[in-house]
Amino acid sequence: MGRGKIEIKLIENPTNRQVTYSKRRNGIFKKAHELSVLCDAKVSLIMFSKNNKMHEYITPGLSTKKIIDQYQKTLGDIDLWRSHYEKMLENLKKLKDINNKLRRQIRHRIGEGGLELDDLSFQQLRSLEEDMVSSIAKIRDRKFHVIKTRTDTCRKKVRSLEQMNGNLLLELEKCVIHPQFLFHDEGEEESAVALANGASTLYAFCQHHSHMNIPHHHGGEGGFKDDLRLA
Amino acid sequence: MGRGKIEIKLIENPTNRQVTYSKRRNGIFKKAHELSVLCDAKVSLIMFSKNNKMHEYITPGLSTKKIIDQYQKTLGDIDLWRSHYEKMLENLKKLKDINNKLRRQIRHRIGEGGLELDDLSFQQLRSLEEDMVSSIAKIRDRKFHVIKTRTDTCRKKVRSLEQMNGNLLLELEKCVIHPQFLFHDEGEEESAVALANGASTLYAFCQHHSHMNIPHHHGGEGGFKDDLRLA
DNA sequence: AACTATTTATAAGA
DNA sequence: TTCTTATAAATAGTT
Repeated sequence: MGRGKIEIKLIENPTNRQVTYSKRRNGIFKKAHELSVLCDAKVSLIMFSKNNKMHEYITPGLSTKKIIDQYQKTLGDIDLWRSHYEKMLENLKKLKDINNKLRRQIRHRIGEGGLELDDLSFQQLRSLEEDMVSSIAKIRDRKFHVIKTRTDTCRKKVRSLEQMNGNLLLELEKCVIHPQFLFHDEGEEESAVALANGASTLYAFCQHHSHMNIPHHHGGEGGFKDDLRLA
Repeated sequence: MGRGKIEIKLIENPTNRQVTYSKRRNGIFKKAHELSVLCDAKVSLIMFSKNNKMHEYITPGLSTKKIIDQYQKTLGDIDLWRSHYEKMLENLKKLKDINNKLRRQIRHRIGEGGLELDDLSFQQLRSLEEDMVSSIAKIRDRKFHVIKTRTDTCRKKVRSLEQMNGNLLLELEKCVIHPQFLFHDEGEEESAVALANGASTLYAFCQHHSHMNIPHHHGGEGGFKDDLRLA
């Protein structure tokens, strides 16, 4: 902005340079001040000319020392935050590594694709096989234990139901052979109601267990497998 | 500089203020950079917006720390220079005070104007008078000493001149009565030249002393008095 | 330091 | 935030 356009590069002529320095210095100081006022900003502007003459602008009501203090505090805070951030990045990397190792192990055990097993030596494969065999043994043990427990529980239920059934049949026979005893007195009436309630309670019990205690295998395990592959 | 002219005062609308802050901040940074390049200046520009967001510009190749160090060194130097300057000012003040006291003393002793003596009590005036009387006595002693010395010197000179005169007269008589002795030999010739030289030397000696040893009282002392009053 | 033809910055609007 | 554009402001070259 002037009579001619100038390139932004060192002005070789020292006189010209000094004149331009003075003019532009004033320009910048003016703009710094305007910014201070217009936007209520804190501005510190320090400059040294080529011959080390110092000039400074500072927002009125402040001292350069205050600005410098705030500057250093801000930098300190940034450093603290950065070091915290960097620690988190490190942790993240470690966790990812562990994750990858775990995923590979799982793929090996699944025996998924030839590609996954190609990394392993014969020895590794043998030891993997052994591991898996002993794992399978453990799993079978557990399976038999679960089945046994469930079977026992079931047997107990059957036995108790058979007994209840027997009782009900006995009561029923009494009613058919001696109908005159029906609604004999208040005591008998209450007894009948009690039996009816017992039956419905038993039914509800069975419904409840069929819903909650029999595992559903297709949904949950499939989802888990997918998660591992995508993580 | 824009679609309209704006007053340089706080922009109340926060959005507007923020926009202006951004735009002008960039403007100043650009100008700071241009100054760095055009004039090979070292520039540090730190600013905090109203909500304490920090932004800084620093001449490429420098660090803000370096600029701050140079700034503080420069300030330190200024402080050193200032303390030196302030010591000089103090000295100057002391000397002026002493000067004033001396000038007053001198005025009292001169007895200049009724105004100057009005500050003094009767006792002070009596003691001043005594001082001056004893000073006058000393001055008189000195004066008599000087006069005596000068008189003695003068007498010696007169005696020596009278003797010389006598000698010259004797020589002259010899010439007039026995002209045949004139230029008798080389020895006599040299002697005459020696006598002539002696006379001119004496003349020069008297001239010299009349210029240097007789004080001129109107110029020098008057000048001194004036200086004291004006200082 | 003052002047002024130009360039540059930017306020307002989108 | 970014772009546009009319206008204000800065300044390069000159006196």
